[in-house]
This record gives sequence, structure tokens and C-alpha cells, in this order.
Amino acid sequence: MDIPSKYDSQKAENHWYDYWMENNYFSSLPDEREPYTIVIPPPNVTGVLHMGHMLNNTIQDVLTRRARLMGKNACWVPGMDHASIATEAKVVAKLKSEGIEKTDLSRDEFLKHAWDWTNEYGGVILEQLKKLGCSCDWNRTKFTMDDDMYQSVIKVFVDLFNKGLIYRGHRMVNWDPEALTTLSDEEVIYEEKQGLLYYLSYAIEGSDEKVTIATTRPETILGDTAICINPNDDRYKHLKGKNAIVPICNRVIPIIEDEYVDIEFGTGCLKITPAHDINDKALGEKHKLETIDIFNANATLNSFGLHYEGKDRFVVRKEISKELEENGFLIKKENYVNKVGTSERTKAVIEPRLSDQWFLKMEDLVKPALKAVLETEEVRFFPKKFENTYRHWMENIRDWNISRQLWWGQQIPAYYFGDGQNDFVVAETIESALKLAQEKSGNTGLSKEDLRQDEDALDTWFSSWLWPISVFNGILEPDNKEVNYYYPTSDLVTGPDIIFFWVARMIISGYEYRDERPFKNVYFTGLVRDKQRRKMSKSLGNSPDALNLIETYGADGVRVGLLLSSAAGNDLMFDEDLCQQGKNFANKIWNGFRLLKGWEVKEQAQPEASKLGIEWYTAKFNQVLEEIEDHFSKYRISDALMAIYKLVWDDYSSWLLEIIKPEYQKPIDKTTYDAVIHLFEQNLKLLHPFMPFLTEEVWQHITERSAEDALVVSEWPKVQKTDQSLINNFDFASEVVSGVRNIRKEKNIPMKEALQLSVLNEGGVSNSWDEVIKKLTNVSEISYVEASVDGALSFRVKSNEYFVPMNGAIDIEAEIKKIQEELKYTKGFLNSVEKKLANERFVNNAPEQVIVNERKKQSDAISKIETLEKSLASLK
RNA sequence: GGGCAAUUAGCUCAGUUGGUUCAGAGCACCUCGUUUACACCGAGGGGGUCGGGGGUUCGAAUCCCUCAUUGCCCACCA
Repeated sequence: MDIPSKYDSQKAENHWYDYWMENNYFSSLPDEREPYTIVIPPPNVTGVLHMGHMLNNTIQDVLTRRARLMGKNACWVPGMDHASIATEAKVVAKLKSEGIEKTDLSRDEFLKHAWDWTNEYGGVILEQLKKLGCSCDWNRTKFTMDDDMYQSVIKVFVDLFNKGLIYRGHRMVNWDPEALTTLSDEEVIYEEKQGLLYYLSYAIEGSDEKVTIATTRPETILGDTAICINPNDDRYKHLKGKNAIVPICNRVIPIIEDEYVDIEFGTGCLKITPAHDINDKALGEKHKLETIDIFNANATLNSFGLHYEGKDRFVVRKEISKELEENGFLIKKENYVNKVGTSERTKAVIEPRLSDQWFLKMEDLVKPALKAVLETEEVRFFPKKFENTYRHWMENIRDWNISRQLWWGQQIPAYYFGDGQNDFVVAETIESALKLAQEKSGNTGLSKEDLRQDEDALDTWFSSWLWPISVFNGILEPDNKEVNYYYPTSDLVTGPDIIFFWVARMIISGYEYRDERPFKNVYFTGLVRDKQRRKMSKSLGNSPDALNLIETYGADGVRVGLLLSSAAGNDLMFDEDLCQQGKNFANKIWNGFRLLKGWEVKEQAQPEASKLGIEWYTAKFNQVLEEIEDHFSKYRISDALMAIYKLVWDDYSSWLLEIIKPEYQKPIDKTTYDAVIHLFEQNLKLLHPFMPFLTEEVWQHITERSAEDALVVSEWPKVQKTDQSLINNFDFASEVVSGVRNIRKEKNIPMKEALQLSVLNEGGVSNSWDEVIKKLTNVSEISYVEASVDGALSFRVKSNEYFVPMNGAIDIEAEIKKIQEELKYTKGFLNSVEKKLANERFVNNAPEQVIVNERKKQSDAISKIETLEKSLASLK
């Protein structure tokens, strides 16, 4: 047999992935089986595979493959998200590099470029997922901008509008001056930045008095429309009812009073700029102040900026502070750390800005979604701690700003027919819009040409919140066979960073549009960090190249590496060594396969040791399988993997294979061989979800298989009743084996040299595992004796004492010392047990079983002490 | 500022309702071994006052209080 001693991952991976695809093993159609459905968190169409994806999709694949083996109709729906801001930004940048400005293009022209871009770069990440082994149903690949997906979004918008849940509002929103669009609150990231607090002096109208205010944004004084003081602040009582004069522009503004002002902060005196601060806007409305917007969309100043018109806000900040200083308005500057909102996508500093936007009322929509997670547990979170986060957000939810000033996305189906605030209609098609507009305006002469569709697109999440429904066309055809079969989906695997963006909103839309949860369980993965606990990111350059990793360690090795230490919700400290560990494991299994393949099989009697070994491992396998099932039921994926790892490496390879291994170049009996092949195959089934390629490779070569017998579609083992006594007996025997090995080690006796072993056993019962012990320790004979053996080294297991006769002189002193130490420890242990038992309060209060256990410990210790003392006496 | 979580071996983490030798696992480390599946290996071994302090209890890694440190989330004061 000529099998290389190292597993060649690359060869196997290409071959078996093609094989699975050719046999359609990943594709799913509704049938009579129980469905198991996962919808992929659609990666951005702009994205390339990073470690976060690797982890996330490995977990999904493990769950999917396991479900498939368990006989369920497994359906993992892949797809991509059009990611409006990110993609539009990339396309704009690309066009710019070609000398084309977005503003020079029509909407349709721009969209054509965007589609070209999507078609060229879009599928990359999905191809990479195949390399990882992901068993998605690729026939079902969806894109959030596909026609049917697009139509679903439009239909939902119209529906929500007709229900009165979508409204148009003039609101202060988070404006990204770089992307020239609005962001939702969730897309704004606050960062601490070192800035300055400027103390500015404003003159009081009609007097020589001055008042000092503190601001971090001196450039906004040109938009000031009031000064505000706290009515309880005695320092400023005399200013009530007076006016102040804004420096530079010399506008006269009122001094108003409001308890909102913090007397302690700054000077206790606040300038109000309703156009550029959310709190100022609230005060402005309350006190009916004028609103002066001093910025253009790109955050340069407009004509209200006077001589600063056209300059960027940060440039102006520097220049205006200089001008203020020169003219004596600047009293002082202080260092000040404040939190500045930045765009998640472009990193630009957010500008609060007033504009017309579309909003979705959340208050009522949220109710069933809140209940499903926190009361009925129809949707369960793993780990549970994220329920708190969810609750907090949902209970304090604000209306969702769903419009974006972008072209790449679903265009808002609102059509304007006049200039009035209410001169618009919302409809799925322009035809029905026209009809509605004619009715609303009373003008039957309106034509399509008179309608202008809203320029804005919808927030990307407004399409992905429908994902679990729309991938099965459940919005356009709510009663179709597919959605009825696959929905609700089973598990969702995603990161906690999008719990609000996506998870919560899918639950909301699920109840609104299916009156049912979108998924039963949500598994939150952690973030992948590097060894120094830094988040892996492109900008830091600390993220290893995914495909390189797969090439180096094999997809299976990488999968194992990622999963070995990633409890749900805990960040994963990624270290390539983990992949090495995975690769080593793959090689270990590979060599187990080589060993089996190398044996000559013959009809002959089965050795007793082999028979016992097979029986024991069968029991052990079942015991561990039970553990594994328990881990899976709690989504403890890495614990499940570790249980299998130890089962295969320790119990199967180190113990079972050594027990049944025939002598060198001797054949193995068929009974044992068949049994061990079966057990090996059982192992492969447990391993398959984690290491799909290696296991399929080995599976197909250990036994001749036809295509329908591929491992990927075989059957997950079922838990059988376990004979615990087999496991207990083995554990005992393995302790004896360790005892002998220790003596070999201590005395440097090579394995080749056979030993004798004597047992002093009070009961005098022979151990049925002697054959196993003999084989694993190279003991030629085990004899049962009535008294201690002279000239021998000894060790004890439970109350049995074992002797290994030595040819040379025994160091009696050392033996005595060893026994004395053991005696000392055991006596100390007995002492503590007896102290406990002598404590009346313990005996009275502890449960019965605990006391029984303590008494057992006591009697065991006593008999062990007896044994030890006898040995000691005989040595002396 | 408010909330949540965490702190156990060098590293990454288990430890379910307090109670069997409960102080564990994997990796790393050390010693020995190139024996005929695998040195990507085998056999053996060392290593922790369970973040500090206090309390409840017959009994605490586990429950309570407190302090410290770290992480995350929410809000945001010019």
C-alpha cells in the first residue's frame, strides 16, 4: 500500500467540492423531510473574505452539514448585499480615477456603472466561501438588488406607507458630508477626539456689557440665533430679556432662558445654533427661534458664512478663531476632549443637518419582536446576554430614517406631482402612482411626465431586514410552497455588531409580514482579534489572507483552528498556531486511515484484548456522542469539536488502535477489522461537519463507495445505551498501564524488554482486562500473589497493589520513601474526610448522598492505608 | 454619565442547581524515546491562594457586599 504519510489537502479539496456539486448534494427542494434552513448574512458585494467571514461561515457550515447528516432537508441560502453606501462610494471613486464625476452622469448612467462593477467584482467572496467548503445551495444565490428582491422592498414600502407607518419628515439627521448622504444613528460611531473649548465674548445690545459663552465649534456662530442661560443662574439675572450681538456678522439675537443649560459647564451660558445641533434645534423649536443653516451639503460654508463662503468647516474653524482673537472676541482656549460622531463607512465627521427624510414609525412594530425574544422565547439568543442589549434598544427605539441620498439601492417609490408639502403619492408602479395622483390632485389631466419620482434610495437594511422572507419570495407571493416550507428558518449565525441593524429588524419584519419569527435561534459569534487583542482589520494589516491560510493549513485545518477557541459571543484571539493544530489533527486522522489500510485481513480467532477494546470504544463513543449532542444543543460548537478531538486522538488512536494492532507484519482477524472500520467510519461522521474534505477523502477510500453513499449524505450516529461498567473497567486498566509505564520510565527500561507483573489483590479475583494490560505494557505474564513481592518495584491502583520484579538491586530506601509519601498524603486526606464527618452540623445538614460519598472516601482511604502499611512493613 | 459582561495554569478557555480527588481541558513548556500509522508522533511530567478584601454557610471558583482592572453597549453637556 503506497499512501503518502502526509495528507494532501489541496488535491482532496478541489476534487471533493466538485464531486459534491456534481451530485447536487447541497441543493434543496421542499419535500416531506423536516427542513433545516439557514440564510447567510449576505456579505457586502464589495467585500472580500476576511477572518470574520471565515469564522461565521464555518459555523454555519458545521450546523448545515450536521443537519444534513441528521436526515433533515438542509438548505443554506447564500447571497450578497448591495451595500448602498459602501458600493456607491467605491464606484464613485473608481469613476473619479477615470476622470468621471458622479454629478456629470445621469442616474441611469451611474447605475449602469454600478452594475458593471457588481458583475465584475461581486461574486468573489462567494467563490472564496467554496474554498472554505461551505455547503450552500448555490442554485439559490440571491442578491438584494435582484428584480424580485427589489420588488419585495418596494411592495413593503408601499404597504407600510399605506398603513400610516412611513412618513416624510423635516428632521435633523446625521449627515455624511463626504458620501453626501444621511446615516442612521446606528451608522454613526462616536470617537473621542482632542479638541478645544473656545470662550467667546458677545456684546450685549445697548450697553458696554459682555457675556462669555463656551463652544467647541466657533465656526457655527454665524448660525447663532440665541444665547441661552439657566433661569436659576444668579450670575446672569441682569441679562434677562436683553439681546446679544454675534461677533463678526453682528446679528442681534435674543437671550433666552432654559433649564436645559448646565450652570456648572463652561460659563453657564450657551449659544444656540438650531440648524447645527440636535439639542439646539429642540430649544429653537421650544422658543420659536430662527434657524440659519450655514453649510452646504459638502460641509463648506454657504453665503451665511460671509467671507468664509466656500471654505471647509475645519478650515473655517481655524481661520475664524484667528479672526475672533484678533478682534478681541476670543477670551481663551482650553483643551477639551469631546466625542465626535463619525461615519462608519467614510470616517467623515458627521454634521447634524436639517433635511427632508423618510421615516418608519417603530413604536408598534417593535412590540411582537420584543415579546418573542424576552417573553415567549420563540427566538432564542446564544449567548443569552445579548437579550439585554436587544431589550434596551428595542424599548428605547426611535423612528428609523430609511432614506439615503444615494442612487445605488431601491429608489423610493414616492412620486411628486406638485410643489406642496403633500403633493405626492406612493405606489409600486408609475401607472398606479399616476392614478393616485390624479385622484389626489383632482387633476385628471396629469400624465406620467408630470410625476417626479423621489431621488433618494432606501437604506440598505431596509432590504436586508426582509432577507429570510424575500429569498423565498415570501413578500411577492406570501403563500408560495417554498416560503411555507422553509420559513421560519432554523438558525441565524451573525455578529453582535449588527444586532440592531439587522437581527432586530428581521424579527420585526418577520412578525409584520409572516406573523411569525424569522428564525428560531440566533448564534452570535465574537469578533476575530489578533494575538494582541486588536480587532482584525484591513487598515491595521493584521488580518491574514484567508486563501493563503487555506493553502497552507488546508480548509479543514483552518476550520478547526477557527473553531477550537471560539465560544459563542466570546471574541476569538486568532493565532495561526491554531490552524497548525487543525492541520496536525487532519494528519493524525489521515495516518489512522493509513494504518487500517495497511493491514492484511485474515479469518482467524479474535484476541481477547481486541474484543474488549472494541466493546470499550463502542461504549466510549456513545458516551462522548451524548456529550457532543448536549454541546450542540447549547451551541457550544468549540466544546463539541474538542470532545470529538479528544475522542479521536486519545481514545481511538492512542488506546483502541494500540489495543487491536496486530504484531508486526502479522494479519489482523476479520472480526476486529470489520468492527474497527465501522468505528472509524462512525468517527468520520462526527468529524465531517468540522473537516468535510479530509473525512470525505478517507471515507471514500476506506471502503468502496457509490455516489449515493458519500459521507456528506450519510447518517449521523444515534446515541445508544452505554455500558458504564466497560468504561469503568477500562479506566482501571489504563491506570495499571500507566503504573507500568512509569516504572519503565523511572528505570529506563525499554519497551522491547518484557516485564513480569504481580498483583496483590485482596479479593483474589482475576482482572478480565489482563490481556489488554499485557499488550500495552509488554508484560509477558500477570500473576496473582498472596503477599508482597520482594525485590520488586510497586505501585497501587485503588486497593490493588502491583509489583514489577527487578533483576538488579532495588533501592529499598527509595521505595520506602515513595510509599511513605503516598501514605502521608492518604492519611491527610482521610483526616480531612473524618473531620468533616465528625462535624455534627455537616452530618445534620448535608444531603444524604454527600454523606454517603464521604463515607465511601473514608473507607477507601482506610483500606489504601492498610495496603501501604503492609508494604512498608515487608520492605523494612 | 447609565447599563451589561468578564477576571480560573505561560496562552485560549470549561467549570450547569454551592457538595464525589473540583481546581480541569487544549495549546505551549520540560524529560525520555527516531519501536514496524503518524516527530504534523509516542510515553511521562511540572505549573493556579480561582482579581483583592469582607460576608452568608457545616461547606464557596460557584451566593451576597465592596474595591480594582478590562471589554462591550447606550446616551451625550455646549
